Amino acid sequence: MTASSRREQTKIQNRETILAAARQVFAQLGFATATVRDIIRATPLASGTFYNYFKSKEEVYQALRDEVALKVRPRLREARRTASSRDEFLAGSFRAFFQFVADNRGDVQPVPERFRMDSAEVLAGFAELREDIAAAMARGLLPQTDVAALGAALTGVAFELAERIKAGDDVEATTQFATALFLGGLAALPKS
Amino acid sequence: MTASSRREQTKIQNRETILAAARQVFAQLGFATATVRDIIRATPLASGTFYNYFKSKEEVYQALRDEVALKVRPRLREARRTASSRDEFLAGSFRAFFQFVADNRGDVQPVPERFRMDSAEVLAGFAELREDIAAAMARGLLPQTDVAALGAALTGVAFELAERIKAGDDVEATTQFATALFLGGLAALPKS
Amino acid sequence: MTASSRREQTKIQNRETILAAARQVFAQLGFATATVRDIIRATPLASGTFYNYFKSKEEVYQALRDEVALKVRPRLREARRTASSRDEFLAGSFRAFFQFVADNRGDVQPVPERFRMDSAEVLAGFAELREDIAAAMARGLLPQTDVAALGAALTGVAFELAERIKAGDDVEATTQFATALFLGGLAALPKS
Amino acid sequence: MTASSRREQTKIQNRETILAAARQVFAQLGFATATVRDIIRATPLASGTFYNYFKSKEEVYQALRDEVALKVRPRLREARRTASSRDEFLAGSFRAFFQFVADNRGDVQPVPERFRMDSAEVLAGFAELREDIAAAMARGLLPQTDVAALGAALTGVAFELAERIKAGDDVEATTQFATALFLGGLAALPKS
DNA sequence: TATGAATGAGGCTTCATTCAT
DNA sequence: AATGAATGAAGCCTCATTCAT
Repeated sequence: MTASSRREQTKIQNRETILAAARQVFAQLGFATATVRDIIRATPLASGTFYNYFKSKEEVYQALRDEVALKVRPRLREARRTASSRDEFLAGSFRAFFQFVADNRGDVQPVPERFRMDSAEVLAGFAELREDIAAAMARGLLPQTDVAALGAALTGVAFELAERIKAGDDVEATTQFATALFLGGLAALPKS
Repeated sequence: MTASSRREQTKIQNRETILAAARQVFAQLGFATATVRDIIRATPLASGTFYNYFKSKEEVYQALRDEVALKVRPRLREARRTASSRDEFLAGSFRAFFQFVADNRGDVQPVPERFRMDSAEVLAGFAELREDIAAAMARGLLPQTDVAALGAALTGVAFELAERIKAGDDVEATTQFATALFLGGLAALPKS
Repeated sequence: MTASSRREQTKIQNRETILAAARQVFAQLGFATATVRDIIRATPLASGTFYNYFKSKEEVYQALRDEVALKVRPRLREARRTASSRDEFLAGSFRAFFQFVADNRGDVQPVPERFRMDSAEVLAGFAELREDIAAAMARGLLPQTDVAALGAALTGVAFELAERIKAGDDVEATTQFATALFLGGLAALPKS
Repeated sequence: MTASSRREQTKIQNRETILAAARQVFAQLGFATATVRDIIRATPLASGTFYNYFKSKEEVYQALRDEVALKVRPRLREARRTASSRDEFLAGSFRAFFQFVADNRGDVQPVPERFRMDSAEVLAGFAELREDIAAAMARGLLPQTDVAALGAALTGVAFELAERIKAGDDVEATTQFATALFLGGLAALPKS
């Protein structure tokens, strides 16, 4: 390993250290209450070092959201694009999402506060969902209806049920519930 | 008007002044960014006066949430309890909720941040929903299924579509969409 | 009882109420920490009412000191003036002082802070002591020496031993100790 | 001088700057009236800097008391331990104390308020006094009597006469007075 | 006289950020 | 690049006091 790559390593590691600390701090204090100081204190690093990596609390928060978005988005895309039936489309993407949430239950927020600041990556995720819905409609997998409304409905159900997953609900049962709801519901929608 | 009632009036008015200012400030800056000072500054009152009414930014926020919850909850209850069919149950409560959101479009947050801190009144609203769902199941209006999951699904769809209402969507069309989705979806749910 | 005298009564009573509250508050919080608000809160009275009786925390504190000074001073004077021997002069006044302290042990300060702001009445007490010492020297009860220094020595011993009385020491034994110390000490002082 | 020691130097200097300012402010305003702001204002430092060194007004006050205690205690110990006679024990320690007070007359409080908050170091000083008294009794330098009471009496006389030293009294004359008082007094104490 | 809400000065403290080392 | 003390703006909040009722 060269000197320069070792330095690169340290940089990557410091960034990770900060992100890990931030994850923990936001979970414990909530976004509104947490401060940059809190994050630094949860780190072996010096305060000045923080600013070599992030400009503010907001930026770390967004990096955290992006990290999540970038991890879960490909799985959701994959599930939606490879689906060959309406059932697969729905069940596949709900399952992928709920499974991801279940796998990260460790990060559970002790703060009963829900804060969401949609970063570019997250917004891109919603855009992808709408794209995939439109594509699925074109493929005949989904009925022709208001894409944005359907996207919102899927998102709302997914996020609210995700809260229940965090609280301990079963991934498979929840997937079945959500899938059945939309399978029946989509069939009943008026043609748009 | 008696002396005592004049004072009472002032107190009620001051409280309202602060709440109105807070509503505006939270909308403009978001909860995380807003400070007590910002709220006071949006008021003709002295800084100390704020603390005669609320202990903190959190407390005003909760009062605001409670105010909303107390206004909308009776309408939702009414709609759910007087429903004599599944269609009425769903359409009635979606319409009541979306209409309320539309009527208060002025308060919309220009901040692309979604912050939610559930106060007692809000949590009570969710509890009421689950109660009414269970009662409707007993009356045969809704199929026997997981009450909490159904409550979460309804909530998720309602809140996400409400965002679209805020953005200008039509109340009636959105109500029809959500209602159709759940009418079809509920019929398809496996018996639990 | 006439209306006017009834009003007088209330005034006296309110003053006492405030003083009693102040005594307790100073004991619990110390002078530096205690605030006028704290005193008012320990009272059934309204904040404005306080200012009908005292101008500030300092003024209440002085009133409290004065109250004590006015109670103990006559006893000390009496003991010193009626003494017909050196022994009586010393033992009489030490005993009077220690007994007073013991009788008021209930007011003990949980604050291990000693704050003293000598009010006019208190300073007058020290002046009286010096007067009485000078008079006793004239009567031959005390040896000719530096009046101020002797006053200071008596005061110092009295106050420090008073702390021990508050902590539970016996009045009579302490009186014997202090008296013996000064009886012997005075005899040994060089003539001034 | 290394980089690290330069920083260390600044830190030590800042601490001294704050302590000096506090000494002056307490002398001018008294402990009760002085505020942290007053101390900061008497300094070229920024407000936040104060908090890098002390948590509160109380903490600076204690540091000040400790500083004094740590300076005077060794001198008193030395005087008491090396004494080979009762006279030396008394005169030596009174002189050391009064001399110290005289040397620091500049710090005198113009406030006629006496505030005392015994820090650990100060309490340790009193404990040392009692230790040394007991040891002197064992060596036969002092008569067997109540150690705590004798300690209190010595302390009381020393502190009250110190006030007179601050006001300008002569160190040697005051030492002679106090010493004579105790030499005579101790001889007269009943054996305990 | 008593009341108690309103006032706003001002104390306390933390914070994000800089910058010399 | 890392450090961590210094900075001072600015938030938080309490306080003494006033004054309309």
